[in-house]
Amino acid sequence: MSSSKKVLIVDDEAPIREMIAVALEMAGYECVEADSANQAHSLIVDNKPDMVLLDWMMPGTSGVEFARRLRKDEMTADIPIIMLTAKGEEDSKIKGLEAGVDDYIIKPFSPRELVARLKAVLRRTTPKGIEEPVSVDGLTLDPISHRVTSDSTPIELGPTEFRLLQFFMTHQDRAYSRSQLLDMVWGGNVYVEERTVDVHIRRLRKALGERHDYLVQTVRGTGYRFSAKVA
Amino acid sequence: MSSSKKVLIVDDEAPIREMIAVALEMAGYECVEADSANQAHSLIVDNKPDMVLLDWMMPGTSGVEFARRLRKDEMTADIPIIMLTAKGEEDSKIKGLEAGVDDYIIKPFSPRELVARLKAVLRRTTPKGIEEPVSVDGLTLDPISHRVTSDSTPIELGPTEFRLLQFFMTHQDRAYSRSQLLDMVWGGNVYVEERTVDVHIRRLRKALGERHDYLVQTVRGTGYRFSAKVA
DNA sequence: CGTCCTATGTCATATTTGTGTAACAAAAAC
DNA sequence: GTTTTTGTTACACAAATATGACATAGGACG
Repeated sequence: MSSSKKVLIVDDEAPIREMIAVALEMAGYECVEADSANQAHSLIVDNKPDMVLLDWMMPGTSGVEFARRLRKDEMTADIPIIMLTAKGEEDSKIKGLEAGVDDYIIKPFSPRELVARLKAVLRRTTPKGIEEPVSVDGLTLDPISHRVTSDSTPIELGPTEFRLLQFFMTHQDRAYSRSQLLDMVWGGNVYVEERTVDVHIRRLRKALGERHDYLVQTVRGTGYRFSAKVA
Repeated sequence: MSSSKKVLIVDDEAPIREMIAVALEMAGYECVEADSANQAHSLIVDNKPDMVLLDWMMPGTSGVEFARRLRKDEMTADIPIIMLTAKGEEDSKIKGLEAGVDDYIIKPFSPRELVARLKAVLRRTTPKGIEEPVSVDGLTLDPISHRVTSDSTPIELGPTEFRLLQFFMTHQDRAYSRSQLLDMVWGGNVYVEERTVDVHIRRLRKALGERHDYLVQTVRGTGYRFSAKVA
């Protein structure tokens, strides 16, 4: 169900994008398309794709440049990137890898090859950060089973609270403003009152119970922070 | 939050500009208005806005054309642009994004949506300064986690004291008058008594404790100074 | 299709915490 | 010893956050 991965295709030529999109959709992926780096950036912020397919040659901001930019920003740094390069631009391989892309494919390629590589990259990048259980004090969040336990006792969390906690546990000791949290947990361009964050923080704390609610800390005038250190 | 962002509104219809201006000012933005591309251009040069809201349909130079022009000029190339388009001009979306605008909003829109999108765009275009922790003697201030520790022991600080300390630690060995401190820490346009600074200095010293309060030094007849050297 | 849920966002209201000021004490300067 | 300047404290009010209640949207399920 929700396991279908979202792929962003960035290429300035519409027909190529279409071809790729069709191939991927047949393989069970969800596709979003962009024809420029700028548009791609907005779409990444809004849609949070699991993977970016990036054309090496593009008018305006080039693929490599864009890849580098994505890597720099914490928010987009761990989205896997596969670079599409035309034959003969072999050394783009070098630059691409320098920019931190995860794989590159030389055009022309078969849909089959594309899907195979995409799977491979997802397989080796996905387990890295997102699928490992995180644990603090006696609180454990397991992304695989989608479960949270406090000293081995299961905790009931709503979807939003789960994502919030997951984000917090993977970004500890750092103060986030309400709008940053909205970006990271809710996704970009949702228009939701900032105060709504408070309410979900409240729900999360309540669910964590006395044993663990100290982990979610208020930073007056700024926002919230998740930390095992007490003040 | 120190400096409110400046937004230039470009639309040929005054009432619409007004409406937008009101909405944005309520949300804490500063507004400048222009009714044509030409006027807009001078205003951009003079006022250096942080963001341009651009109507797609305008007599004379159209919005897209203007956007393109702005992008070409190195001086104005990285000012974010949000395009306002009327409903039905859906494909202007394409052209707009090609011209390098950062987002587009379809009229009619709610003030709320406008503000939300504006925020989102500013958030993702404003480069976040890399904030390094500062440390003196055994006192450490970490802007990321928004935390202060004295020999690894957390210290409780109110928002103002935090900003004050942050300012001091990044501007050491220099005496500041009370009014300078008000400017730098409180922000330029607030009216508060100068003596208020004394009180916050007091609070800061108290929070720092015996171990570190020597760092905040009184400079008689002048103001205060933060320094590891003793007088 | 309705009905019963759950999850979510928003509001109104409490509660907590921060801030600026004034008044007085203490220290320097003169 | 008087005059400035700074330190300290208490306090009222302002601002930010916490909390509980409510409305609604969408899903599951009959």
